[in-house]
Amino acid sequence: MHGEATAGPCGPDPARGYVAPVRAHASVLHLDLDAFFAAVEQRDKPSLRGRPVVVGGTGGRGVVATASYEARVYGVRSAMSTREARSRCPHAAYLRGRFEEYRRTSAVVMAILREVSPLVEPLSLDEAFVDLAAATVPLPDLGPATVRALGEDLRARVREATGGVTASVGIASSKFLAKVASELDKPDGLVVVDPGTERDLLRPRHVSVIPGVGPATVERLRRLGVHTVADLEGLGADELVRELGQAHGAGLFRLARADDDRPVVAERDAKSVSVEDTYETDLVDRRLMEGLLTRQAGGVATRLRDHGLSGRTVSIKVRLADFTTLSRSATLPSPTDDPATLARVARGLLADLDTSTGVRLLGVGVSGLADWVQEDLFAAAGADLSGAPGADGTATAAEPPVELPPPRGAPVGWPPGTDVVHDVHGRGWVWGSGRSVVTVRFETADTPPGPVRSFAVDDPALHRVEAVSPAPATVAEHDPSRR
DNA sequence: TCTGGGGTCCTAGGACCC
DNA sequence: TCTGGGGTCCTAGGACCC
Repeated sequence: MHGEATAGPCGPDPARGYVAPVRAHASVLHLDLDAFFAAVEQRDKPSLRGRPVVVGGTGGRGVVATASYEARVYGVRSAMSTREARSRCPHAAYLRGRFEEYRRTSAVVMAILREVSPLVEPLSLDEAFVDLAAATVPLPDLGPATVRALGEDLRARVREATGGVTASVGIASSKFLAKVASELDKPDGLVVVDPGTERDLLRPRHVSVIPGVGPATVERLRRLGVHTVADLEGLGADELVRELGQAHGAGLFRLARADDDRPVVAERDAKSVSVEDTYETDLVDRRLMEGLLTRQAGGVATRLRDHGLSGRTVSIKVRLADFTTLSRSATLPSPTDDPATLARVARGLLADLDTSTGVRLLGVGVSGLADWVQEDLFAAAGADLSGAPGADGTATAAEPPVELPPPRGAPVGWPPGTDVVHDVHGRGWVWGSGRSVVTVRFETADTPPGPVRSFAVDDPALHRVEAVSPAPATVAEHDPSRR
């Protein structure tokens, strides 16, 4: 078993992954956009600039996806519950997020990176590795001064092209060190790790700098008296494997020594597609759950089809009221992208589970993906999935007439033609569109619909009101800082 | 009303095959 | 005469990442 990432079954292949020995030069660049979602919001809505902004779930069970640096001052962090964030920073703007816009801005950044090198490995919308050893225009050398200049140039181009979103960059002789380096001078910083100094950089730091070392591993290592990377170096490979398992243990042994030759790999294929939702109140009605799974299956099918994919293994995820999480899956004889088939299997899998204590989350996923779609005989036949576990016959061809709640984020229930807004504490709508006054009605999670209020456009209270529909242009119109 | 949503990778056990 | 292995596929759960 080779536990390290590989270039794929075909071995070294410049198009998919450049396999280098442990590098003598700092030729791996890691770029991380600073507080990305919040930064995009501040870019597009000048009234938010310099103010705390929190992007994430705004409902009672929401969590923070990104907090602007102004919000971090108050202790707001990613993954914190929004409830907690509100108590720490009540005056922040709480926004649900505009992922279409984040994707668009991310694509601009990734395109810039690909001008530098074809070997760009995005990790998420806001992060990527770039292999400078495979640069399109070969660098005169890969010395620290040269790569630093390239990194600074890249940061400037990203800021320019995104309308002011800043990036932090780390450059080092491996992915691991490049990523560590990009964290060192955040935000808006650049750190080059001189080859030969990697281990000195790591030794004094907490083990949690190592990717893959989360709360559970930190706790296990703590019991072994290991806190820093230097401590970790004291453990033998066999001891680590015994404590943490083969892959994780062997991987940590190497990373503790800055031994990381994982290649930068462009274009990794997706392995699964899923949709899941947490509900504001726990579900107890099985028919409602089936209806929600059916709708989620439709969402999965749409995304499969959008990408020309199909999959064989259908999974559901059920989180009970006490947060225990169950999963069930069934593998079909052939891949499908058919929403009715996915829904039928998903509902059948739910039938096996006891949900009497209430369900806070439901999800549907598909894995075992193929980039082709087989003519779906099962879907054509309508019902028979003989042999497929989890497919049960109780779901009739006619969908149960269950009334579903509106999809997450849908501006349902607002008078037609109004501009729906989100405010920090809930929802409201704006119907005045004049430049000097807007009229806002608030409906919050905690209170019934509030009174109608009119605001002068430059009223500071308006920074709480963020249009999510219909279009960003409308936002500018309501933006109090633009008159 | 503590604890999202999208993923990835790993482990362990059982079935099944040679 | 029990007591093999190796390999693959599948399932459920868990850790982790952004």
